[in-house]
Amino acid sequence: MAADQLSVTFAALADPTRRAILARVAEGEATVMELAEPFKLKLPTVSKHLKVLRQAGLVTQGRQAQWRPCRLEAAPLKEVADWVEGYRENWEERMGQLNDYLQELKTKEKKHGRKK
Amino acid sequence: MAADQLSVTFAALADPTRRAILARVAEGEATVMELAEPFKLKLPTVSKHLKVLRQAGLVTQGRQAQWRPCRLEAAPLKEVADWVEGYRENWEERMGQLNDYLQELKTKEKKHGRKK
DNA sequence: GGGTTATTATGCCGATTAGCTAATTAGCTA
DNA sequence: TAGCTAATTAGCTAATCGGCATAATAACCC
Repeated sequence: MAADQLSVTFAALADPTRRAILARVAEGEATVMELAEPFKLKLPTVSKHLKVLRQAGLVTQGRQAQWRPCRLEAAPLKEVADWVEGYRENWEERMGQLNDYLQELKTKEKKHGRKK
Repeated sequence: MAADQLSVTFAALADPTRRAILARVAEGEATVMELAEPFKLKLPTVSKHLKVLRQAGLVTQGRQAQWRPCRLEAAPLKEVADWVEGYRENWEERMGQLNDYLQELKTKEKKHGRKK
């Protein structure tokens, strides 16, 4: 896999389990066990997912006795947001065209209705 | 890889070559040859990248004689934007904290300066 | 039809990934 | 100290990925 930050972040996000973990962690710190609970996955598997997220800088883990609570680090998500923002005009143009089309349809329909 | 749209999109974006292709295509249609030109990659390799982008719905390819011009389809990017938007408050909170901290530093510095 | 050009398909390679089990580390507690 | 709990590491398998070279397909031109 490519080493640049954005690639690592996207790769980390390209897994529904990891996105679910992020969503859970966004609500507050959680231990690995708590994170594993909603999934049918074994602890080591979740631990591996966390490692991926950690390497992408999306979570950090602290230490409290034998627990390692996970915390969300949203900075890489800002990078993603900034990147995708560069394409906003592209999809808005499309949506605009769609709206224009719908508008056109509506106008035609009105005319049709009048005729009736 | 997971089959859901968002995962496929993120996976497609997790490669700098593919993101560069997207950036190029965003400026207007381009043939596979034109897309391959900036890279040191062979044509079949680029074609494979395009297949990934196509499967993610990020580009479509038309037909003009023996060329298959690529066009950007930004809809999946909107999905990404919507997804990441759900975390905006998370990083803004952080930025806010950072600003508060910097503010605090500045204040302290001022006090220090006064003493001098 | 035959030759040229653009593109995709196929198959190979080394590296990586997601899942598992078993073993190991780290810290608490009796 | 031993034993318990939480979490990670090590090692395995099957599947996937990104690169390549070669071969097949598709459309043009003569």
